[in-house]
Amino acid sequence: MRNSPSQTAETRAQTGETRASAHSAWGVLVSEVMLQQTPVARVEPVWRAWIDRWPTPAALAAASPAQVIRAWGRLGYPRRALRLHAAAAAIVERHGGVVPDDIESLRALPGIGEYTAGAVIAFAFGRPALALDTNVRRVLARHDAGRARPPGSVTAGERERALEFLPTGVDGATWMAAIMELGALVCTARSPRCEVCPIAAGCRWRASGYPEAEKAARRQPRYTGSDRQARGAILAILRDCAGPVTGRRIEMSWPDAVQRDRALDSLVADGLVEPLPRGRYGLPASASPHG
DNA sequence: GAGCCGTGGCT
DNA sequence: TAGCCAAGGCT
Repeated sequence: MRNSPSQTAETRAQTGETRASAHSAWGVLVSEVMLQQTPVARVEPVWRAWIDRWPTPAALAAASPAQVIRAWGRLGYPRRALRLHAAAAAIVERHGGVVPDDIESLRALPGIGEYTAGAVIAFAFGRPALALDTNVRRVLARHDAGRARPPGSVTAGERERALEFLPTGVDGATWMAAIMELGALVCTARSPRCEVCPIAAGCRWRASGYPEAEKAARRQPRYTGSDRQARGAILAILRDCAGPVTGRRIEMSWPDAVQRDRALDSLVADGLVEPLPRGRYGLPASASPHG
């Protein structure tokens, strides 16, 4: 589960951080990308170090992929780090180094989808925008549609209904943050705390006796023994070594040769690993054409 | 639209 | 302990 960005933003503001922190669009953008699949507790220290080191898009754009991948650490899904790096370069090239404040330009950046673009508009620029993360969608599904869970992917109907609730004025961003927080802390997936929910009285799911979801949620594939774990093991070696490593060192990182080669090839294809002369491998010293 | 993409905490 | 869970973007 993730906490709401607004909560962490307020916390950071209270600790006295200023430029390039949560209040800057860059700080919000970085935090939202990091929070896409990673709990706030793990993001926080990495985000702080990241913003200290690269306080502007231009600063990040000037870094090497190797630096970026190492700074990402163990947040997971390291392709996000490369996308953030590429987004920084695009912000420099297309927008003079200034984070754009319109949905279309944001969505055109690598790694910025519908949710993150809306979150940046709302939480960085304070304008009403839909940021339909899973928590918000769950609150609306329950309260408005009377269902236990939202559909598998965001539907036009969800957007329309959410827009009907979204305040059009300066309260829009606050409302978005409030619903997000409600979903993260109260209207949770497994154990909703309806007794403390401020909108329980109008909740259709509650009124109809908490009907179960029609379809079972898709089960998550095993991680142990997966290609993802193999990729993680290989990348961990490269992250933790100061420079290139031998092919032998890669071989020791994962026992199954077929799976190891497949994982290594995919890491190279993703631009996360660079094959070097004499059978060695390293983190990329310069951006790959793959992004 | 289904499947892929890490990691770590919780049970 | 092994399995479950979180969950946005991209292909």
